[in-house]
Amino acid sequence: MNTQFVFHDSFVTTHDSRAPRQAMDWTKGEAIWKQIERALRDDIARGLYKPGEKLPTENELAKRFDVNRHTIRRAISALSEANVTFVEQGRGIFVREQMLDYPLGNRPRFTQIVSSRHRLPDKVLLKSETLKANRVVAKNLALSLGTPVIRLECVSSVDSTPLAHAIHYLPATRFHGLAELFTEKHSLTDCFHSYQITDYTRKFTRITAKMPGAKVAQYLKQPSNRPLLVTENVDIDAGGQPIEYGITSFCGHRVQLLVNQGQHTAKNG
Amino acid sequence: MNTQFVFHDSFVTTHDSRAPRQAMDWTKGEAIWKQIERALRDDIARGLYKPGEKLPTENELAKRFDVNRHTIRRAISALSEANVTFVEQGRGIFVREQMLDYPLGNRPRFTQIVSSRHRLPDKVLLKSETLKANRVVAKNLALSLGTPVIRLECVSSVDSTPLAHAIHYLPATRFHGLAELFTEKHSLTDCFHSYQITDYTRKFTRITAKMPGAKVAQYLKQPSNRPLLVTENVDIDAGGQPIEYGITSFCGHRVQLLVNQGQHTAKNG
DNA sequence: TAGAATTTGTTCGTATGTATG
DNA sequence: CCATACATACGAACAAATTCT
Repeated sequence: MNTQFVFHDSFVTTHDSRAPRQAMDWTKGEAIWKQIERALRDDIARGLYKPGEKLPTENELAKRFDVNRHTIRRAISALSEANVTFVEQGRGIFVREQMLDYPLGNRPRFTQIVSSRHRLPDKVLLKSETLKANRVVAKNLALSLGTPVIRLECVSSVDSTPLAHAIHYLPATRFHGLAELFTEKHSLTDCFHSYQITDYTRKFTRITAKMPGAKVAQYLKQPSNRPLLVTENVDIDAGGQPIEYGITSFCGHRVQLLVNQGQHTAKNG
Repeated sequence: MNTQFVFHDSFVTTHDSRAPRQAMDWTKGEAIWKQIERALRDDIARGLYKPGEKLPTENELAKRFDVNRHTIRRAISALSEANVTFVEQGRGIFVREQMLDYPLGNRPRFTQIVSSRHRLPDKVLLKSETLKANRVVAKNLALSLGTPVIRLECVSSVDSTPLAHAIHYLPATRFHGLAELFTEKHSLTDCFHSYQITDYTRKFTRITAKMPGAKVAQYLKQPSNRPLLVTENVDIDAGGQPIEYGITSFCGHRVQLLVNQGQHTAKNG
């Protein structure tokens, strides 16, 4: 292949002109890749490249700084190490988005948590059905095998971009007509109020990492090579009765689950 | 680089003779794929295929059960759904390894937690160095910028297979000679005893999912397309002074972090 | 759905500067 | 002054993943 180096400083069209080619005068004594790392870090901090956005390609950066591609790669490697960027083969280099802190306290409430961070929550129902509890569901909800349970499949969003895919199991007899109610309320906590449950707490949370299946990746509108943070939980009412067993798959890149052992008070207003 | 399991039972070369071709007599009324699912589940439960091992290829299984490959795929799909197996395109079908439950209480102690589960912990030091605290490290350890800190890079193993890669930062002045001590003790908790720290607690834990870099994947001896469960934590001594800031990357397939809100007592002996 | 183009990942080889002994 | 080791930097070619047509 014949890569032609043609520079048209004046009537360039397809070129990212935000940071034009510039002959940097390298400071002696410090490695060039380190100076590039700092330059890019500053660009990102100044907002020249915004969270979630793609950086120029390695080749473009190599041209801009007038160095070899390896030198750029060394700088990007350092930035990715420091969690400022992340790289996806065949796609590009991306600025890491600010993560949503999601505290896993005694009373995790999606809608409330997100709102308290001045961001816009939403939770839509994809599918609802009533079926018989299998071994796992029955055990977690303390029901006998085969008891009818409601299964809700939802996608939770923050600021109109999907954040998590959730499956909720609830005892069907206790929560008759829940699905209809949920399509109205968009929040489990709100639904519970209609069933005289004013408070409920988390019994346990189990956390793992997994790769998404094709469907979930689509729901979350993310490439299928980005990991999920999967939590499994049981919530109980004031009397200790299990009311919900849930499996939630968060976009690994967009949340940070917080387990605050030190501070016993929740600071969500 | 490619660890292969080679069986020399007799003079079989390419064939897995553990479960030879057998004409199953299918029970009527139950889908064949369900019967195959149960058969495979039993094989796994009996230990014919061990955790982490590769199952025969879909074609081989199709021969063994004398059905079409699609039927096998339906069965495997169910098994993977139930978290008994998992599939990696181009590599094969694997038996999911038993997950280690790792409770994130107020006093998480790797060595202790693993031992209490009757499994063999180990933690080896890859590298140690003393350097000046950057912004993040300084903030987490409540030091001023540039204060010397010790950086330990370790790999934690359970039953001789790597489970996690950890980076620990500690104030250098307080823990003089820590690296040498650690190579001896293989446990931070044990080291702390030598510095008159008899108890310390977790201030917070932050949890995310990430893909591993090439190096970490190698340390953990896992393909680089399996996700990591990354925790960031600060531990404090009895007086509330930060003594350690750590970043731990667990193999996502091998651990399950437990956040037990319900039970306030730790049950580690 | 097949192939071309784009973009990152890997591995050669070469050369230079710096610190060590 | 020389030998060695190490980090840095450049160049070329190819592999692998993704996107576009």
